[in-house]
Amino acid sequence: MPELPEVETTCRGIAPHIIDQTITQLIIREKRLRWLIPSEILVKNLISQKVLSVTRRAKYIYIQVTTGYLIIHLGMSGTLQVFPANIPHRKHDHFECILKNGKVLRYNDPRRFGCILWAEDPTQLKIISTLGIEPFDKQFKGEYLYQKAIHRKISIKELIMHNQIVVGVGNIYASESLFLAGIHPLLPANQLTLVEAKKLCKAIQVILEKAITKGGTTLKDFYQSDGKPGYFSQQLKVYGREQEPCVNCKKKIQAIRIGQRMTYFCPKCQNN
DNA sequence: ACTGGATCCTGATCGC
DNA sequence: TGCGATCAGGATCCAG
Repeated sequence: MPELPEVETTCRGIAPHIIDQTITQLIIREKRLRWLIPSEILVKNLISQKVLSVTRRAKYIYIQVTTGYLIIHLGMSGTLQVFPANIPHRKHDHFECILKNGKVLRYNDPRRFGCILWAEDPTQLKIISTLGIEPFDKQFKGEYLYQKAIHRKISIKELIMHNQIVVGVGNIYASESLFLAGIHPLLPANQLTLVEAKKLCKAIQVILEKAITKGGTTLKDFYQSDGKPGYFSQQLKVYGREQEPCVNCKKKIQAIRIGQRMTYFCPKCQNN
């Protein structure tokens, strides 16, 4: 799935094609996503509206019109791309906005773990209001993470993937950030020192920023809005590299399962 | 309040 | 080549 860099890449990719464009028609082929697509509300609010902005909060994409926001989450396997409207749709193109300029914004999601919602004010939605801070927020600092970690027994890897703490850190970037910070993924959160917390915050920001500049990470099915894959996969130091030599110390990268998710780390460089 | 586990769904891959 | 089992980038909900 798209983690934060993939979502950011998607926003940047579609924005120039849809901002200031008028939505003329919606096509909803499959409304059964994580939650049912609110078809009638979308039609009522989006038709004849001009797109004002494309932004995101956590991994939720906000497409703003005058009366509110179309909110799209890509789940594990979703993509959002702009095509000329005459290009035939593909399998799993569940939702699309036809634009006056002859283009179409298409949402494709084989696993249907994503969602499409409407909100006049997204901050009123429960799924949005419970979100933690953005990793690039000024407040996301060592002190913040340290305070959040101090009473928790879960592993540090699970903690940073928790979106009530910090948003946007998914399974790939969690492993990569911990490697960069030199912290073992199984370290109990309440044993994280302030120094380590600072290092980890910085690492998360560095990794996410780098991934954004590379257009995200394509493992299988993520594509940027122009159809190209993301190139950050070439920069992955531990994720998916089980038994391969560590780029720093040559020791073999280990794979373990933490909370049902595969986790990769170097047993020497992350040995606390 | 926290924690671990189950759950939604399709498609790719692997072992037999 | 075919089949079943397993795994995948997320996040919510529930029982304990």
